[in-house]
Amino acid sequence: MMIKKDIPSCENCDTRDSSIFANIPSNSIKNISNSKRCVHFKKGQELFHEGVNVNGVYCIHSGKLKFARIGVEGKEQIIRFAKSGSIIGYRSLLSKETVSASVVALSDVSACYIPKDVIFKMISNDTQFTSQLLMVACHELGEASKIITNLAQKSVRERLAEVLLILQATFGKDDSGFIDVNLKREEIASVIGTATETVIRFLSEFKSDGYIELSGARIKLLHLNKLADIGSVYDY
Amino acid sequence: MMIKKDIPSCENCDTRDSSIFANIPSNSIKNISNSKRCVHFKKGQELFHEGVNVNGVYCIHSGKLKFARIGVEGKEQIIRFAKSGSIIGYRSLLSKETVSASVVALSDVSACYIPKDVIFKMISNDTQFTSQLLMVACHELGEASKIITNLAQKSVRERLAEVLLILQATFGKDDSGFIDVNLKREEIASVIGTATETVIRFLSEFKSDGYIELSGARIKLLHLNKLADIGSVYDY
DNA sequence: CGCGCGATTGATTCGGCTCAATAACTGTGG
DNA sequence: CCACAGTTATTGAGCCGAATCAATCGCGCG
Repeated sequence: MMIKKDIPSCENCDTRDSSIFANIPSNSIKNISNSKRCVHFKKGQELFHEGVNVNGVYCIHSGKLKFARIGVEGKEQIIRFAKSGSIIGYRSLLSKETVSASVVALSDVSACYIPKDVIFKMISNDTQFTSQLLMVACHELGEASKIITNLAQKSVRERLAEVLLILQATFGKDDSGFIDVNLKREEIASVIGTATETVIRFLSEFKSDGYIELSGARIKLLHLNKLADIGSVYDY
Repeated sequence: MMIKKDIPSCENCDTRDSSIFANIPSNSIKNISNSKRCVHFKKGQELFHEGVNVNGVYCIHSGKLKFARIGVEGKEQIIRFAKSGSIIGYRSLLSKETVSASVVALSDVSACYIPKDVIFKMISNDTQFTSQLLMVACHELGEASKIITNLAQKSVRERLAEVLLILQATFGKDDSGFIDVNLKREEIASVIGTATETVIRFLSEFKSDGYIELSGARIKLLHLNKLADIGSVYDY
């Protein structure tokens, strides 16, 4: 991990608006800005490893991340994703539990590390901040219960269609219109809890039906409505 | 819903120690106690219905509850359970979203309703309370990610063994040693995301292997270690 | 240009779902 | 206290979605 490098101070950070620090009084922001440490991760590196204790959180400035747990038989299960503006590690910090999922960079990542004292101090002093945190946590709880329902009830084909939409909604499209994140087929499989070959089979099906386009590992969505239909997605 | 009836004021409530209100200053507690309204629900009644907005939370004094979402094809998915000491409804109140899962009484339930103003006021004023809330929310997030991994990776047989252990850990045993909660086979199936008949088949298997005992709908666990083994449960 | 990982496709197997029929249980009213 | 009706639990048969195993292909990279 290299230290400091072209990440602005929090006051001027353009990811701030989309983060938990959006509506924080400026003196609190300055306080954070002074205590933070900027770090960079290469694709594939871990920000947190499942099972360890954390001593601070990361605020992601740029880059893409996955949260992954190792399940039975050592198989990876991707729980969710994160990108710029996300706060990483607050869950285990606040529940005083060990990290429930490893966090791995899917691309090069720039982030600011904020030590736990600073976070706890803010929780004690800044009601606005704490409410925001609570709101984020509660929102993610709602998302988790959706995921649970989907995993339990939808077929692999439905889940795949849905996850394609989620990935595009989360990471957007690159210049050529492909979903802007680098995931292997195996990783997509581990999001929806299925086998790699099964993902490939349904992707091929979607492709030959004209709903998506494939180019190597990259995926372009051509027919969002149809995919939403297949995935029984009503709310996107 | 009947009003008031033999629920003590919060200061003297014996479920308080196991609740989020455990370490709250006594003036805050009095404040809550004065604003709360005691209500009773019959088995089967709903405390919240999926999709509505909430205007307060329930603190459960006695009884057992399930959180259930309606998934594709109207199939019920049970997300989690709650019992005395649990706070219900805070998630959607705090994330300002609609209720993500209906909450249904599995037995007669006594609870105290606390209007949202009171909660929000406490969040503004009582750091201790807010931290507790955050901690609960973050803990539940961790639980949710475990559930996600299990659903995605474990077989039905493993999940069933595990859920039997979870049910007993959550609700305890009755006088005869049976798990102290009334769940239909169909409901057990909807916890682990499978078909009713499949639950029955594996229960029969566990029974003939001597790991559990069945009496009507009731289940008695005879061999916890063996079940933990089957369910790949390492941490209970 | 060749190496190696990752993507793809085919064949086979199997866990678990569905449908259907029967048995056991629960509560209710006579 | 018993009989009846409506649930809920159980068991069997057959089918289907998806996993596994085994090749092969193709692209990205040194």
